[in-house]
Amino acid sequence: MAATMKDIARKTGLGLATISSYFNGGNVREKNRKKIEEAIEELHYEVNEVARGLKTNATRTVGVVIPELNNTFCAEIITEMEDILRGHGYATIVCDCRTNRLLEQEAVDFLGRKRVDGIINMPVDTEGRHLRKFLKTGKPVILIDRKIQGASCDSVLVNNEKAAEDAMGLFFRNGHRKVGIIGGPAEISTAQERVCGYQKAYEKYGIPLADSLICREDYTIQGGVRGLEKLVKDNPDMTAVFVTNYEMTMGAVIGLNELGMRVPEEISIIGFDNLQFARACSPKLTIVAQPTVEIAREAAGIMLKRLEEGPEGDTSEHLTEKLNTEIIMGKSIRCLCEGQKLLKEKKNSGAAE
Amino acid sequence: MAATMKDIARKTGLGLATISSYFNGGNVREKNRKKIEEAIEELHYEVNEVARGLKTNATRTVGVVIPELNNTFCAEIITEMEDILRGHGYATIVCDCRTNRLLEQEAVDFLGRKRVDGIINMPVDTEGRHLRKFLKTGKPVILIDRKIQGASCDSVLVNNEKAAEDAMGLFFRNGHRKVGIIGGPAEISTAQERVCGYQKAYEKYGIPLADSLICREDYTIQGGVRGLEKLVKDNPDMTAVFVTNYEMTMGAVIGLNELGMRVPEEISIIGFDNLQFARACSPKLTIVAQPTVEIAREAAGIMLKRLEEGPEGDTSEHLTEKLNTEIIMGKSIRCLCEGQKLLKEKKNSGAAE
DNA sequence: ATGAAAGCGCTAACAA
DNA sequence: TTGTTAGCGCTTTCAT
Repeated sequence: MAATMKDIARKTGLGLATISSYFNGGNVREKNRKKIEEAIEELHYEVNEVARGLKTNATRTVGVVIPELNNTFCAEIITEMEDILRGHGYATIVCDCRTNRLLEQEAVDFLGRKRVDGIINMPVDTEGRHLRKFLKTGKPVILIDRKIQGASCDSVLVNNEKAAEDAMGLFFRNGHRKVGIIGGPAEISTAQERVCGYQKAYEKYGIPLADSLICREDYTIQGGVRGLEKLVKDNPDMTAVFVTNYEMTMGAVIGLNELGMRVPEEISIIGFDNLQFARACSPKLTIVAQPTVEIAREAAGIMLKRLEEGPEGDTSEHLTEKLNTEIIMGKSIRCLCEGQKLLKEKKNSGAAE
Repeated sequence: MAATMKDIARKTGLGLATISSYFNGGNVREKNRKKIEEAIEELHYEVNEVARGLKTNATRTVGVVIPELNNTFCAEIITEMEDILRGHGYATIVCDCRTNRLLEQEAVDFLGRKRVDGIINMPVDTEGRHLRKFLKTGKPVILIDRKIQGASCDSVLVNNEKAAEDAMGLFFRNGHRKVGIIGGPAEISTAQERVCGYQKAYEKYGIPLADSLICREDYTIQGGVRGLEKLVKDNPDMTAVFVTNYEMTMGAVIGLNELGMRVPEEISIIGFDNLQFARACSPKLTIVAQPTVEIAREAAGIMLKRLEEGPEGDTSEHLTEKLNTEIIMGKSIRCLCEGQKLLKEKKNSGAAE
């Protein structure tokens, strides 16, 4: 069996309280501090966090519930969060709910039973029912990527509307007028916002928008393939397509390959997420990149803050961070403008063709 | 505060032991069972696993230490393992050590302090020093993907040598003779085995192998780019290249794009892992696919078995599973054979062109 | 600064 | 079958 504080107490002749105090930053006489440290060394003592957790009613563990670990966007965020949390002594229990509301509910309940100190969640259930019970414990919940109306928790989101508007602006400035979109599921907030930004951009530029250019899929690779095929079939005059998440971007690229369509000669494309995949495409894809590292840092930071302030901090308002995306230029957008304008674009962005 | 067993005891008028017995599958009189269940319902009682853990010296938590979460191969495995473990009541604490020995050591120690019941590890330190201390506790460690000589733990590996031999056989049968390899770091067992299989295939087919065709990189995307550029530069007569992990495969594809080389006309390629990426490439990549789901299931299964049998089971030998890979045919291999043979190949595999 | 002692919520040995 | 009790390893009053 591992050594306990009792063993140290016996070995040093000190009381339990002194040892405990030593481990919790209390004042211990220099002489005793040395004795304790020797005993620790000798007995290979390590604090038992389980026992400590029972006493302090805290496990120094946070739960993370996401729709799909096997998804670069999620994986990138988790890697970074886990790193930060571990650096502060918190373990991260990851639960992948496979984009399934039921499993998400189970995962949250599971984490509740495991007595995690808080939960970071990229929600599948957009009503947030799965969180109700956990929230009653007064422990913090941080939502990432997708918002839940009226949920009493902090959120770290992305400015999706602007992201879509920016992407569309880029197409329009390159002379495109018939731009299709492969949007996500209507119930997911990010999908709503991205489609909304797409529509707003059309309005802003005063360009008429045909319904057939809007296609909604399910954020999966297969969805991307289907969406692309449908858009191409229904819109012979379409010159470009905007794909609104990574999986569907990959799907669209697969679809393009399988249809044998040349990018950007026959069709231009702006994808979403995963710079490395974009680089691996030929020609290199222009994409909307989300600030995954920042999302992770914000979420972890807020979590640590909430954990630190304890249940009292609750009186304060709940935070909602909104981070910006960035367009990474590739060569997947054809410029349909006359020579004059082409030169101008080139000077500005350096890669828009 | 949450309800405790004491509350239930008070409410039902029963003793603590009876309640505990109820939760641990003991025999409880039907009448009392009902009373307990009512009380649970009313008080929203849930077993406190922290307290239970303190008593039983088990946290029902397993740690997973991997080099990089943001890596499809790892992510796929973890998703599946986590799912299985959670189904059995075990939480999974994931630690990403960013391919860094020091961080790996810290992660294992961290998990030790968190008192996890076992560790599943895809090791970075190939000597296994980081596991020594944890192993002393008698708790199980399952190694995945990479072996450690002389480590006293179970391993779930892949038959990498055969994987490489198979891939090379495919090239050779298609008439290739100058096939380069982008291998991984010499200290990682999978990299050794893959390069070894590559060399054995050359021997088996009696084809001379030039040193310049072997190139070792670091399993990263950039490594793949570098490796490809180097091979192409040093071997003007090379007709094909075998890339030995996913990141480097992506890198090689990037390199090919950036050099403007056409696949398979100018160069043939077999990559590794990630079917979806392979599909997204144009032309579709032929790849060696590892059985990620099976690896996960084996590892989780062995872990559950070890956890169940407790420290006594140790007398038995340590298991070493070795799983097989599979070649997924794409269109990235050019056939250099005469008409006769070409037809034959086509009939056999259906896609080797 | 240090020690004694109570108790966090549970399990398990023992007695009834 | 059920109740009583000790104790898992720690933190935290409260004295000293």
